[in-house]
Amino acid sequence: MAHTPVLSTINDYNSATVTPINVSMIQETISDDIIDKRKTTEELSTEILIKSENDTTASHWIKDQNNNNNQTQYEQKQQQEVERFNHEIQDDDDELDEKKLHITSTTDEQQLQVDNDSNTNNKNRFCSSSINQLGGEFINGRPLPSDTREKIVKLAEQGVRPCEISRQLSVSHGCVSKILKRFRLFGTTAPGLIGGSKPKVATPEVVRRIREYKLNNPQIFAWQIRESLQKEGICSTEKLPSVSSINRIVRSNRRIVVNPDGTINEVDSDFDLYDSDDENSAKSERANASSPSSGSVGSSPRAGNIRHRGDCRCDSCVKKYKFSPCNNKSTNGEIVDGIHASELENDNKSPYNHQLLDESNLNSIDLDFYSTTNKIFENEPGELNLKAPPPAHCRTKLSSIFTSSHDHPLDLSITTTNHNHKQRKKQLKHNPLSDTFQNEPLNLCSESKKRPTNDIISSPSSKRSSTNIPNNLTDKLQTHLLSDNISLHQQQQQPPATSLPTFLHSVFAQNSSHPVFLPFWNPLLDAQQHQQLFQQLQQHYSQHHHQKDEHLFEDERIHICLNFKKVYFFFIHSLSLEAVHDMETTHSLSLSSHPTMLHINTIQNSKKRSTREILSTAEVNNMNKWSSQQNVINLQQSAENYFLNEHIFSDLTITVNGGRVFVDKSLLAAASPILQNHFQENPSVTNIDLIDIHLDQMLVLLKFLYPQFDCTLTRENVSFLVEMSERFKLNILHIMCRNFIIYYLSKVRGVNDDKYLNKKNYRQGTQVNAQRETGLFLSWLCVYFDSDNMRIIEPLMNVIKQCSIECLKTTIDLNGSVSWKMQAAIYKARAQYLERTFI
DNA sequence: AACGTCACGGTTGAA
DNA sequence: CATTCAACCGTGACG
Repeated sequence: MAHTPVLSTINDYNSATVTPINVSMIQETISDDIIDKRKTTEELSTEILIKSENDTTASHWIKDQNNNNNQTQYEQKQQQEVERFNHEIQDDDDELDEKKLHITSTTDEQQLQVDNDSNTNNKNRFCSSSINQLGGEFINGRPLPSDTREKIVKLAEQGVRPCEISRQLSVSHGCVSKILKRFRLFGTTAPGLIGGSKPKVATPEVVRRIREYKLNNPQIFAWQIRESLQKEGICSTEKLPSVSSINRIVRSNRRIVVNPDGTINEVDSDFDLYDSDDENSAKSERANASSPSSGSVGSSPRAGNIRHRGDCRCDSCVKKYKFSPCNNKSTNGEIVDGIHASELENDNKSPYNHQLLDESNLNSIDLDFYSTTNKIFENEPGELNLKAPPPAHCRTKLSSIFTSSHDHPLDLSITTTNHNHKQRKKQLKHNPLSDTFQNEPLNLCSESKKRPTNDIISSPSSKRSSTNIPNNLTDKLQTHLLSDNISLHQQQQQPPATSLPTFLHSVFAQNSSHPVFLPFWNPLLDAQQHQQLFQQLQQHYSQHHHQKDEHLFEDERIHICLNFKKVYFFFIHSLSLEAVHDMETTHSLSLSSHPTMLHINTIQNSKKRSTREILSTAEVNNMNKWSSQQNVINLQQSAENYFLNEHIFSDLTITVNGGRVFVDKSLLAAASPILQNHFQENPSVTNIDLIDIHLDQMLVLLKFLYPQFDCTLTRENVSFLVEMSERFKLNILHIMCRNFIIYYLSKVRGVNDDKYLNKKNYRQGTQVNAQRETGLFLSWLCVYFDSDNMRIIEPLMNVIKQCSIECLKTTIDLNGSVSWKMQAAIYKARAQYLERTFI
């Protein structure tokens, strides 16, 4: 909180409300100003902002800086703020006066851009914002600023619970819930497109025909067109456009042309309305220009034609609505980029970023996690060009969420659609990239408000199920695994197929550039399905094994291990892993939304928990390889017996610390490209030494690799397993471990070691004992620190930074593998945490 | 306590 | 050009 405050009199809402500056803000400002010993006049004049980074609305305050073009309004507002400022802090010292002068003087120095848009951009200037129960500021009827929306999603991705997000950002939990739901469904944080209505009669087809008539016969009258439309049966009598409508369509020259490169050209218009022909792109574009969440770049300026409404500043409107007269003349039309420009400017010039580094004693070390993290979500200038609307949620890349997504508010209106929710979901499921879907508006309005439409039949259950659209992994894998429209459920009712299961053919048909191990256990299948699959494979094998045609299996890329009388299968399938990766990177929501990736055994005993409970090992939800302990296929046997004794097909021994284990080369090779290479290079090898690994640890790893054994990730073994996954490139294991850690961290609400702990912040949730857990967290951080995986580093740091310095120091001393870089990063994070929380 | 839903009072903008 | 109205918004109560 000790970062240079910036003074802003504007907020991000299109409506530039007279936002009250609260006392604490001012106080922060003053104290910071004093502490900071004076920013230069230039700095202040360029900033005109007051806000700290901790204030969630900071950036949206900043964003509209350049958008407020009406100098008079601006000055008035500034004046109001200054007056308020003066009033509230009149007891302060001379430095304050100096600052006040600063602010007033900078007002005059502002190079305010003014253009025809000024009226538009100053909409609702006089609307008052409200404060919700949590103390958050909002404007009734208007969307939250885009950065707040993004923050909500970002926090949710980090595993922060919605209620926590709600408190943190001072946004109602209903709103958080809604935004997250929309993000899950549509992959965007953008608000919907507000206002307007779909053409009731001037449908795209009608508009096209009208234009055709006019093109073919420029002299044609509107009433003639109208008659022709009726004659040709293009419109029914009741839906025949009026002459004025036709005239409007004819007069409307405006075209939104989306070029192949994604840029948008707009042909001048003599009319403010958009062609219905270009309904979707036009509406999107229009919204883009007007939406607070998207007033960004690449959008075309609004036409100079201002509709005379309550927010208009023309003389008549000013008279009518008793607004003060507008003295401004438009000067240029470049305002559209204003938001972007200010954002960039802020990014570049904001003292906050620099100060982060400057304030730290470690400023010489380039280890700013926060800036690094932010970069993940930052838009590169080049990316800010208008892009095609975001595809369906399952294809959404993280980067696009914060670029194109919110550039295009959702059009959720209903009139142009002929599909109901289910159909839409179906379409989304089957072809997420379908043009039809992209162009088709979505409708989220409540049933009761919907215009009665025969097409739209929605039951509460379907509404409910709308949140359960399968995630990308499920989608992609199911498509492949359940090819030929044969679901496993159907297969269960049929006698087991005697040929190779059809889905395997489909799987093998995919080109695989590199073999990747995916155990017979598949996260998408439940135990019963596993059983089914197993039986099919067993049957297949029993039919073919007598042929002794090993190549058959090689070709089918099934590796078969014979173990006594049982047959175990696992297949190599790179597609699955790609799908997993795809899902991981594109759909990085909280772990709880990854039910197919990992089964999380929920705590059976759901007794009410104490709010200051210590997180115990037993309570950490373990992640089990099998979906249900009760339904595990009956393949269990003692792993110790199996691996410690030579078995018929074991062709390799591994010498580990404490003994040796008997394993199968083929399985290990399939699991690990490292081992595969090793075996290829040394075909005759019968023993390898891995004496740095303890026997118990090796058994855990082998239990994961072998399909017949159960392996549960726990806080104790996850560190070792993640290390092994790195070492032997066991990707699935790596992902599972990472998810476990993220999940584990998401359970941690506070660290109770901290003597400065602000109990209010952690009145809910689980607390961990820092003394006990810090070592664990540090060991995890050691594993991930050098990677760029901020998704795990960030939550780790978020927890670690809550541990006291003494505790951190002790643990770091004990753990010899903590690099100096890591130490620096940890101490820095701690310092920033303390600074923000308690100063 | 957490969270999904929805009525409500509001804004918006095409028709 | 004023009005209408269906879309959207976030809040906050409810279950």
